[in-house]
Amino acid sequence: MAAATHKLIAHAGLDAATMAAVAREAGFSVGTVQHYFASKDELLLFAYKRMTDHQLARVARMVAEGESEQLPIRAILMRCMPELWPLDEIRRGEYRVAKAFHARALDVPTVAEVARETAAVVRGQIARAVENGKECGEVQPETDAERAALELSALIAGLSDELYREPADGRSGRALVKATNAILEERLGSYFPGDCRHHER
Amino acid sequence: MAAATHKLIAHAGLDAATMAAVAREAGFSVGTVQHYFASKDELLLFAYKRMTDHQLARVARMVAEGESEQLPIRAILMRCMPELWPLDEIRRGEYRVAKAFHARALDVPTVAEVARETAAVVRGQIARAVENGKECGEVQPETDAERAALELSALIAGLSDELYREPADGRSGRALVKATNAILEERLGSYFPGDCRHHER
DNA sequence: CGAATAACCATACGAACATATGGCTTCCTC
DNA sequence: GAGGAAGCCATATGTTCGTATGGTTATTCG
Repeated sequence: MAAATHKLIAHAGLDAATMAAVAREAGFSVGTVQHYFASKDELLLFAYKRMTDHQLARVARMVAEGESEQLPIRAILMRCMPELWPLDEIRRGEYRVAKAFHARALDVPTVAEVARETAAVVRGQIARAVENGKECGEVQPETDAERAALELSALIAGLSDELYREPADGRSGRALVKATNAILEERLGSYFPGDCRHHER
Repeated sequence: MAAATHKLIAHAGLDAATMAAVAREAGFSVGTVQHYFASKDELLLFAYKRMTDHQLARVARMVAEGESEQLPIRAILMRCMPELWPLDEIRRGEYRVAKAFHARALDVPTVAEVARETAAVVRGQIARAVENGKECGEVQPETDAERAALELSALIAGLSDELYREPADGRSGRALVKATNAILEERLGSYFPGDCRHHER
């Protein structure tokens, strides 16, 4: 049911995710959906939280992969951060769902809490990466990790909007992807100017 | 009527802006609102465009003021860019309206067009500022103005979200405002490292 | 003047939706 | 094997909303 809800919102917006539509999409009756979710709010919140959990899990998996490959932290971040960008149809769908709920979060505190926490996790992970970078010499010791994380997470979110407007399969879309990658590379370079001590030879 | 629509959306979200509520808030009957707007979509689009026009006009006025004061371009940008941040109740209301319409833009092309154009104007103005900065020596000639504008506009938008979550009157809110200003200052400093030639003595 | 145009209103209509109700099956458990 | 919980469904109910309709008053202009 949560998957059906996600699909409907991604395809036609929050208003399209009526109880009847969700039931039909999931192959159940309206009554059955009601059996599992006491209210529509509950259903929507569950579907939203499910999506953010999936996203964070994907990022965590990519971090783990990068660590097992002994990549420098900067390279790991360079891989992970575009994971939240709307570069293919799946992630464009997630972008649409996320934006729909961000609007809903303005009026529904429970949704705002999920959005707030998701953002906090992302920012926290970046901040931790910067701190780790100090220990291994990639980051200068006087860098403010919280501030760096704030700028980097804001940058990702802001660039997402631009990327969504210009689908990545067009000519100008590909140029935009190159530009956003270059920006991210440059900014990571300014926060991670050094080489990892553990990779020295 | 547009003002009433704005007030309702800012205060309680898009769903609260029903024809009846708008009419009541504006002091008219439903029929009169219908007399001026052929459909609800038209009313909403008009109210949205009105808001973005106001915002862009405010920024343009601040740019003109800065120019008449002969400020360096970097200082003008440092003044203008936080104009779009939700730092007081008026701009928090505009933020809420903008976010509501951003979600709507995902499904309504006419709204998407307004959002797209507004973003393009902001990015274009920043790009022009960077180009001007090259001419007067504030910006290094090899800087890519479009890319700089892309990063700066994304940064503003992304930081808006963080600022909204933490109202500026709290203790942590004030700390966040300081942090965002510092980030903006630093980033403008990296794109505008030089002094304006016209201010040399 | 007089007619057309614009401003304005009250109310009716019909569609869409969330939720409530009551009932039917299936499967476990004591 | 009786009882009850869980899974599932069709339909009723009441609300909300956008829009349509028909009308009244004021203003403009030939």
